Amino acid sequence: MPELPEVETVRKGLITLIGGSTITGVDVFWNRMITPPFSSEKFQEVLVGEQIHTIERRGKYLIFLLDHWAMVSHLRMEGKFEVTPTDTPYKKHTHVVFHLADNRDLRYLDVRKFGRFSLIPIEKRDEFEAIKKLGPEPTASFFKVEAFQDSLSRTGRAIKTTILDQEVVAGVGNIYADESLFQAAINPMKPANRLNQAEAERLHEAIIDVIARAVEAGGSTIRTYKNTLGEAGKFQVALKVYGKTNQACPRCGTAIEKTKVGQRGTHYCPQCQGPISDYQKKE
DNA sequence: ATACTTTCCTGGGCGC
DNA sequence: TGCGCCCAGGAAAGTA
Repeated sequence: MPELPEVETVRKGLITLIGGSTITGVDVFWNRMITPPFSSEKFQEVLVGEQIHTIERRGKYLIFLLDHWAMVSHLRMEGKFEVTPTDTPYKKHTHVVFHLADNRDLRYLDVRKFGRFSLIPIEKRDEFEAIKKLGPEPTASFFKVEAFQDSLSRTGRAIKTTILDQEVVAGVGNIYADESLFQAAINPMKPANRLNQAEAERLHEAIIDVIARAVEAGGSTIRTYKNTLGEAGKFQVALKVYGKTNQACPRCGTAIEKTKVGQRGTHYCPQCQGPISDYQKKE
């Protein structure tokens, strides 16, 4: 699932491949992928002739800056982009195609069809609601420990659920939430408002560190698809708990356990992070 | 207001 | 082999 590091890797790849390109036509094969207020017909119509000047990222959102529009793309679970010559046959699950002026296509593929595209006039790009609500980017310059501690103090939700909340900090998904909590040695089920100051500081530090290292490595590639942008990441080899169920904890050797926290598969070390039984509600 | 539940989707894994 | 069933999960919408 693409989280911030994977989306950032896709962004860099796209800039290199299609920065400066002009869209000559758009095909949408799954209408729900285009969010209101724009219909897929309108979406296809207004993008013709638009040049892709640059591509930015905020949290897990990609923002294509065109002449008159900001096109916002969220890959959700399985979204991918590829750039291919126009005469290449469509792969399965190709749902949106941007034809470019140089006989190439920018194609969007998504097995589960969860990804979304939105348009907003370029002069209103800062008013895009979902992005406006996002918390700080998880880097030292934006993500401040005081504000983080304040967010934690306001909720009794599980700490993992809280750091997955994009309004608390932007860009953390299931993989990096588990990795950050392991690095900070904090139980994923611990209520956010019960973290002490040292724990909050460790977690803040861990999120910044894990995300930065993953960005550096080009993200994590869980499944490999050739010729698809952002799929050559190397961080999966650095993962310590995610997907490591029943394997030895790299710190203490205890078997990594998998449970559910807020409907999400959650991996943790019951020794380093403590048993979840301390926090489980009675059934 | 907050917090929990449901919805969207399909491929893959499982049991029989 | 093949069928039916269930599950994964980010974010938005719905409900208590």
